[in-house]
Amino acid sequence: MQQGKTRRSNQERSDATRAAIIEAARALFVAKGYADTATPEIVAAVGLTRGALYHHFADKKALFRAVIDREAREVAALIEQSAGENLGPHEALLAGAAAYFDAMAVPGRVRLLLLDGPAVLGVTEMALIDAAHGRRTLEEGLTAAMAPHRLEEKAVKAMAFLLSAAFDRAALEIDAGAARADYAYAIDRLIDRLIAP
Amino acid sequence: MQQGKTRRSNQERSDATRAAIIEAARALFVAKGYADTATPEIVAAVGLTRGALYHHFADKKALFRAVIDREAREVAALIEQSAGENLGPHEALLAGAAAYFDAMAVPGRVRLLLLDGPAVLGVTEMALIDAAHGRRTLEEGLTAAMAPHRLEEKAVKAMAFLLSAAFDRAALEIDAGAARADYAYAIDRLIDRLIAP
DNA sequence: TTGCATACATACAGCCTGTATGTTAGTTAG
DNA sequence: CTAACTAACATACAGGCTGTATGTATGCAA
Repeated sequence: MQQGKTRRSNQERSDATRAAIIEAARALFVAKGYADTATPEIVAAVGLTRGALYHHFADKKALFRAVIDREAREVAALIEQSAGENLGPHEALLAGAAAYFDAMAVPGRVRLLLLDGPAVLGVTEMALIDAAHGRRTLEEGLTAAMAPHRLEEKAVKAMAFLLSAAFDRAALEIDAGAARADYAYAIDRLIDRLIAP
Repeated sequence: MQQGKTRRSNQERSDATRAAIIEAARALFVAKGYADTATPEIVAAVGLTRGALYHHFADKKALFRAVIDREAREVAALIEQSAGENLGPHEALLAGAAAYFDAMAVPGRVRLLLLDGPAVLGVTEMALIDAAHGRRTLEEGLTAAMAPHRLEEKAVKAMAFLLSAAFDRAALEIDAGAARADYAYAIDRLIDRLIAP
């Protein structure tokens, strides 16, 4: 087994370059947006050629999807982690909201998940992506908190959608420079009012 | 003054082709999205060449902006029109919500104003566009309806943002096939709870 | 009617995406 | 241990698109 330079298995190589491409792509997508980021730029940042990119990803959109998917997964992980302590339904919702804002404070996330994502992949696919990951948490939380209201399931579901839209808008505004405290307060008040008896 | 064919002033010609280009562009942007719509397609639909397009618009994005601007103006007009009757603050909000859903039911509007618009022009510019037109109505309505709550102005403003986000999400879901009744109910309930004493 | 500006058309340069085809290194069968 | 195969890339190429530069004809103004 010769060594010296870099003796790696194919699997390791593959994983490493895939990750490197995704990483570089994320940075550029964040800085310039999906449309204005060219594949030559991406691979140049990694020190590869476009051949490598198109070997690992079907096309530019597939690469974007990989970036989005990783991002959504991380957000979901942070939120679920916050729900770790067993709190009452109300406190759980508030904690989830705070965790969401924390997660979305990571630079670039707002643009990726709330702007370019829906436009490039479509709402349907984006809904699938974060339905699989994040939104179930909110829906379950709201269902628990609103149980006393005895609403139809689909009504609660709709309310959860609307609430998550409010979360997203708040994240967007905070990202655009608004004070987090203002929106955190508004969100908390919104939740309070929604689940109050 | 010879006639027969088409004797038009330069101004008329200009306005007509501008409108025709915007119209054709709108149809294609709706059908295929901004990125997947090529300028050759657009002008072909009108029976012109790209020279005409680039004579009237600085670039493709400027044409898109013109489309968006017209669309936003129409939505705002419909909403303000609905606020015509002098109702109480609560009823005015509900009427405004219904008018918004009506306005956004026009095919393509959701995609233009809520998906491609923010992604292509950026949130900042989109915010300017419909702050100039539509959102002031909602903000004033909510301010009036929540006056008894004696909130700070910035808190009300934040709530208005969140509420408009809920409107947008509802329009998105309805556009994607959800039942309007479900979301109309959820929105009404949301408004009720927000402004209830 | 002479001259300039406006409304377009045509032509061109550069870039980008996706695919097809090479080349090298790793993996596996005998 | 080596021959055959496959995976990981690099190189080369074909279309298509954007934006600009330039040409032409028509309206307009002096």
